[in-house]
Amino acid sequence: MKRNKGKNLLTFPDDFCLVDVETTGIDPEYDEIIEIGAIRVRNGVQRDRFRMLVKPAEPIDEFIEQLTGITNEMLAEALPLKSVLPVFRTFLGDDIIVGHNINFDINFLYDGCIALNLPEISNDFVDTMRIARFVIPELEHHRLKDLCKHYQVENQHAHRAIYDCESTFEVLNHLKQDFSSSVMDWPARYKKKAKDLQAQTDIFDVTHPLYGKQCVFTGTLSRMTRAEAMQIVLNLGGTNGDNLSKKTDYLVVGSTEYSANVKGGKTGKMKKAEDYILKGCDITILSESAFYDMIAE
DNA sequence: TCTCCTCGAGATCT
DNA sequence: CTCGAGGAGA
Repeated sequence: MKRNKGKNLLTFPDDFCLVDVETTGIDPEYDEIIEIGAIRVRNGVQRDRFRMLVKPAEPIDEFIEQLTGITNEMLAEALPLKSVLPVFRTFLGDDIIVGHNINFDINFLYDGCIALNLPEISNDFVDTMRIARFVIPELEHHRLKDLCKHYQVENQHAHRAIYDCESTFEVLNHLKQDFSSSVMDWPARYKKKAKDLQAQTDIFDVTHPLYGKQCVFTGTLSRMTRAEAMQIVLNLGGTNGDNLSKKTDYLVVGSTEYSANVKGGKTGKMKKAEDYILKGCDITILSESAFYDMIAE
């Protein structure tokens, strides 16, 4: 049976819920949840937490006891999943879910919700492992413990759900910092297209040089992502195009150093712009810094 | 240039 | 699961 899960996002959300589950093994088909931990975050700040042990149908084996520090003795007093999961499902709501290799956890929770007739978990989610592979590709491994070591995040109680949530939160903040302070950007296929964005205001300065003008970007910007730049243009009353056309007013040229196909040369959009200009179209090619000057005020 | 495929390789979760 | 490579077809 196919799971109808939410989208796997490549973003750093401000509001989300960190989630981690401990289980009796790695197969959702045969293994059971023994602990759920979650931390609700609002505007980047921890607000609420959920942590409950779950009594499984079968006793857990010694390996899992060793790994997690959760013992059969502790679980003897715990409530079964049918009592715990409804509470967790309410706690989670429709938050974006954040976790490390979070598909693992979602699969267990998703199946549990279906079995117990709870609202399906179709929440969008953010996987810190996937993000880490982009942000720090030089690391040989991207397990949670490797990331904790890399960022010097303490995880004394690794493999207890709530503490793994804590570590993941710290790691996420470091990844966000590294990502935004570098010149890298998500792979092209995840970049926002012009049509995916809209202005966040309806008050515009009609005298602004970008007002009513169409901008197209080429290359990698150093100070912001392309989506952020497009957003600024929209908020100034301008429009964006994914590709160059006769209606384009400005072509903003970022660095081509990191794009494998052109490597310092002219991009297709640049050649096309020069072509149009020769044919008499009124297109202005802007350097990255000229663009920043333009949006500065 | 762009999008949509298929394929195999490799990694992580308990 | 996700990624990159490589091909097909605009």
